[in-house]
Amino acid sequence: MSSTFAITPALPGFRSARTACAPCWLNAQCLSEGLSDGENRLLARIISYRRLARDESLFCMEEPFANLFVVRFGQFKTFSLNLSGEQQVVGFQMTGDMMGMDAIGTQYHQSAAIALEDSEVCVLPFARLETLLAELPTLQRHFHRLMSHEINREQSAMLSLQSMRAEQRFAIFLLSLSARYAARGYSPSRFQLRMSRKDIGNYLGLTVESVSRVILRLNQKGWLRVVRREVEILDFVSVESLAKGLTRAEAIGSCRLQAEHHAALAMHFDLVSCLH
Amino acid sequence: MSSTFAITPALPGFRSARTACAPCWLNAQCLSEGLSDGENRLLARIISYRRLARDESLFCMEEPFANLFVVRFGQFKTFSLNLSGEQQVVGFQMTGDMMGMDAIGTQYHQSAAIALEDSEVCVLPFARLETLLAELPTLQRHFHRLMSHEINREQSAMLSLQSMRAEQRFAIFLLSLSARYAARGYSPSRFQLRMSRKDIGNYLGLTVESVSRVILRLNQKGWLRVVRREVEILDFVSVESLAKGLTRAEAIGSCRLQAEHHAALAMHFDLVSCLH
DNA sequence: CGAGACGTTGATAGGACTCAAATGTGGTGG
DNA sequence: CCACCACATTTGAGTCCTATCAACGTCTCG
Repeated sequence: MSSTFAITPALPGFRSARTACAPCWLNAQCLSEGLSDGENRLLARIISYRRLARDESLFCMEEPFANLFVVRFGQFKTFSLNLSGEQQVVGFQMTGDMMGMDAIGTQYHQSAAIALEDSEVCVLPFARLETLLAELPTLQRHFHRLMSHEINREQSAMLSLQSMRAEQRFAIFLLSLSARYAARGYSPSRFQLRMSRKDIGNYLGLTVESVSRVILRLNQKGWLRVVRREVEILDFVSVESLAKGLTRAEAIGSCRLQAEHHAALAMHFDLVSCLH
Repeated sequence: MSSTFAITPALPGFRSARTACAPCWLNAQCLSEGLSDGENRLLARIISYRRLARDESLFCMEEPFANLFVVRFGQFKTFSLNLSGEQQVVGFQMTGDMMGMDAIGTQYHQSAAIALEDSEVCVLPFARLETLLAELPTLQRHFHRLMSHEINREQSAMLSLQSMRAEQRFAIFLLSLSARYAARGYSPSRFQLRMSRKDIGNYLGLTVESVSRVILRLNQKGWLRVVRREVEILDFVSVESLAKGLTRAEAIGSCRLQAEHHAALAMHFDLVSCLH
């Protein structure tokens, strides 16, 4: 039932084994990154794990805040309620992504998280983590970095979507997923959408019908091959230029000057990696 | 040149004097909230201040990260670049709001900040602040709360805007400003817009023309009186129901039957908890 | 006063939503 | 195994909203 894309252990940033933490494949976002063995053991002491079946809820809105969570495997969607009381998808979390940080301020969860597939998370009791942060400067620095990234994720992705056309929004969404899969050792061009069209639409501010039609158009153009929830990106150049709001001709034109091309690519990946 | 709405010192959450920090009118977001005098002195030791004229830049994109900033008075806009390289307004900061947190992760500013009027900020050297956080648990807790709030700010406001009509977006924006002025002791119904229509449009994902037309319509309905950048909210009920996506009739109707009104309110909050 | 930025107003076209219906899909129980 | 249902997704037709383009008023500042 789950897809079977192979992990590529050769990618940098991956560790094949972990001494203290249970073995897992988290990326550089993992809190234990850069800790000594001793520090790692201290961290491991407060961590536990939890498995969730598909559609199971990890935490609910307004639930008292106790733990932060890091995805070990699987995927989640987080959502809150807008002013009208309707569900608003806030993000999709995959391996290494942290959830629950929006609850630190109020001590109550401001959003809910549901597993999109069978998943497992690290459970980090925040009170104990906070104590540990004061003792381990490396950990503290890493934690602040994580929160900062979370702030950037919202900013860069969400705000700019507003002024964009449906195709452009979807292109950005797809490339973001692609980059995140790539960063985790999966194929950037072939992957599965774990979320429904409805969730995608909700996240992007489009109706289900619009999402469906956008996919149809991009399929017809030959840039994508999307069958049900299987995605294959056939023409990265075109999809990227669409995301940037350029026509394909403009994108090709800008590629002619090598320097500009590399600058553009670097910018793209910098921005994308900020989206996690 | 700056507006002269009177501060209301009677509002709770305000302190009339500060022992260590230079006297200022920050709200509960201020980092020094709840610190003892001794702790406050430690914090004050690393703080300096900086004045900026209107249109002056506080920090630029890609500038190396060194300091966090808290607005003491005045207002700022922060903006980044979207994938197309165009300016994207990320937020408007007023007294007590912190800026620069998005740079912690990468050590380079991901956005730029410009003063919308003559302003002053607290300058917090992050390296020294981080050391202090480990020593002062109260300060640490407060800092994490601040970052968490920043994460929420993006989520709640921005994501839900996407699926909304122009009038609804503007209503939410206006009510958000109103609430923020109120929290700082200013009138919630009369205030000045410190940002241009262009910036508002950029922030809300609308064109200048649309912003102008929305304001015109709300003026004609008698809900607002907006003259240039002076705003007066005349009918809060209507504006709020617009923000919630209800017609005024629906809002009034739901108020008529007390039970129903409370049921509606309760439903809203139940949904929050019921949605798994 | 004049230049330029800012803001408003009008006409038009196109894109996305809405409503409606058909089709595909997975899960359940007989 | 199949019938059946609930749900997800697609497709179509029509309408409304907002972007676009263009022109004009207004304010600011040198």
